[in-house]
Amino acid sequence: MTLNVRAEILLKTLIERYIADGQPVGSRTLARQAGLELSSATVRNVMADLEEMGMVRAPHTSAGRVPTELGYRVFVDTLLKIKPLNTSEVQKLEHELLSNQDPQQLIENTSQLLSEICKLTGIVMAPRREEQLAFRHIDFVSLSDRRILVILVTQNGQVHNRILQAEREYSSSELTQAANYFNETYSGSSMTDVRRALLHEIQQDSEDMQRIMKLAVSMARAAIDPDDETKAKTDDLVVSGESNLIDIPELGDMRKLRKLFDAFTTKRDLLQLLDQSMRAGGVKIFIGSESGCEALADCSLVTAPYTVDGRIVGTLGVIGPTRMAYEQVISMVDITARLLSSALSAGNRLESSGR
Amino acid sequence: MTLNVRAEILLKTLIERYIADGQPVGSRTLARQAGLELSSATVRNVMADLEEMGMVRAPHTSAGRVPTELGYRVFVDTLLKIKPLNTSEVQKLEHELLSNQDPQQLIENTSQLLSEICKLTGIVMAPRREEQLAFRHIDFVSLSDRRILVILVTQNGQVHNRILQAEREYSSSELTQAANYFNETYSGSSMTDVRRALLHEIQQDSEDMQRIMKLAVSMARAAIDPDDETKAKTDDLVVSGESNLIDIPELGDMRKLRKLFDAFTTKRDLLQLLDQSMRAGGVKIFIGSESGCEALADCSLVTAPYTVDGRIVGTLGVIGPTRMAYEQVISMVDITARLLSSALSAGNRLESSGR
DNA sequence: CTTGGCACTCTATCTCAGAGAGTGCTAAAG
DNA sequence: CTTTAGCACTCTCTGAGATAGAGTGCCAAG
Repeated sequence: MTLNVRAEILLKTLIERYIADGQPVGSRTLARQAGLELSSATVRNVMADLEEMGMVRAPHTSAGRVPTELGYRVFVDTLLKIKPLNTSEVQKLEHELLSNQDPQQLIENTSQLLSEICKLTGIVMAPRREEQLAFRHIDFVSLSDRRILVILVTQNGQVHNRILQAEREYSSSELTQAANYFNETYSGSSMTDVRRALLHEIQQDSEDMQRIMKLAVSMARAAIDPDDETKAKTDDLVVSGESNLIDIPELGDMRKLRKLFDAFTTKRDLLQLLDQSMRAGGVKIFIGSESGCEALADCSLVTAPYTVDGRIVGTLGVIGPTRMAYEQVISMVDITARLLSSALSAGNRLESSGR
Repeated sequence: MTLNVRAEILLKTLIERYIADGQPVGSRTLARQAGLELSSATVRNVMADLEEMGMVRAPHTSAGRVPTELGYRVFVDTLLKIKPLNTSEVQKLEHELLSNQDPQQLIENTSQLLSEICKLTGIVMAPRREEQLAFRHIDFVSLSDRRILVILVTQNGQVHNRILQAEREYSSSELTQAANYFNETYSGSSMTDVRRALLHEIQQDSEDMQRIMKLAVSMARAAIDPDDETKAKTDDLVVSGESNLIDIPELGDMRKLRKLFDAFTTKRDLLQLLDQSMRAGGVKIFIGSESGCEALADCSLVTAPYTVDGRIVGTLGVIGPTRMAYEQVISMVDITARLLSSALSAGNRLESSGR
């Protein structure tokens, strides 16, 4: 299944042409376009070979050829040359992402920028593995009755809040005192350490304090543990620019479109995919059924992990039709992941890393 | 333009039939369906009258009649009898909405429930006019450099947070001290009072404190003033179940669908509409072009304001095709608004109010 | 191995005719 | 004056050819 040079050039030309205008490409067009001095008949012979190898197929006898998933695969793996992004767009990106903003806002902006520039759907998975993130600040606010609002801030400035039902009412001074104690004692420690220390303290402290400790522990778990709360699960993924997919002719089928949008709402499958692509460093591409997700049948997903202080903490990417402009999208995703990494890391230094 | 009883019955029957199956209704069908002992010829005469009055129209010469916007208007204003909701659905609603949750979460759940039960798109505008809401708690957390995270909790438990750039670095004890002072002094006062008091204090306090005060003031404005921040504007509206609109045949046109989804993303027009319907108490219905919003051309919007402790603070509603099951949707929106009101009000008592 | 030529296939589009649905009008009946 | 039956008319929808166009596969010659 190795291709000779000519077949490669023709496949590449065919895919580029098909990506550009969405029409099956005939031998005549291809012969002219490819820049090789070949007749259409010769091209037809090559196409027959490519078809046998499963790289292209003909929608019907008298149509031209379109790439198959395998064809795209070969294209992105070996034929495609990354197109550097338009400089002004890079600058826009830098400007938008490297300005001061809180992490949640930053994640949302990133997703939106991805979608706007690619004219597709952008997705960003919020940082995971915050277990290892340091605790910075906690606060308890008494609401009505026994409801206590717990606000927890992690090292990167992300704010989590949740309401807990207490067993008795607490005065605000009690709560303030507890919060101050926490902040003085544990600020800067890692979440896991805080949790461990709390569990230890519970066993020897006064009864009143115990209760608050317990609250804090359960709060810490709720805010941090991704498996503990559905809220955390779905809030972890930001999807933007869904409507960009409506125009796309391949998805013109309402059923497909519906499935896709439902997947955006559910988020479960997407999160799983992104989680999966988090392990591999660098840009990763799922073409059509490769994603294993039915809703993404005619779509491709281009992802890249991003880091905080060198450690991979999340993934971002772009979803579009299988027939998408991979060259631009890949570099877009790549650069965005890097910019987001430096925006999230202390000091805003731009990291360099291979794709 | 007054209708006699027979015309009313026929119009009502026609619209109900059309809502049910989306096909133009012919005189034969209508004569049988209406329960009046009339021939199709008589019905045809009435239809000609209704057409002249602009209540119905025929897509073409030999099709039946479909309602016009005016027809729908008359229908919802005078002909429709509200259908009480399925009891089990009401219970589900009550159960979901009256359980303890923080306001933001509650708003999102409400929107989702609206969309799920109506199988349309649910929208909820987050509480406005929080100027009048009492201040409950503030907190300052120092992030890197001079960035200070300000967390502000309003009386209803809503958490706002924002990052501010300070002129110098503050130690955490300074910040804690400032926060404690704030919370002790102002907790329970109205936002406007807090702001006023702060402005006053600034003029006599020490210089260090001044700076923090200023921060707090600007924070308070940023978190509260709806015109001050774009974030506040767009975060104010929660839209759910957009994908329910994909299946709807009237919106099968990709252009229309695209416009609609873009409107959901932009939110501006929707917010304006909801704001407008906030003034009128009770359920309000915008049919087709009545909304004045191009994207909603073939849609209707059913809204109802909700209250906190008796004061109207926001609006919620449902967006669907003009041909929607108004009876169910109206009562759904009505009951949801009431349930949300009591869920947001202290003590969770169910209020009664006319529609 | 490449190329020109040719028969063949499949789609897309147009037209045409017939069936079906529903109307408007008229004239007669209540 | 209202209602009804009857009838001609209009419009859409569907399926059947017919035709043009695009592109292929294969063969035989270069």
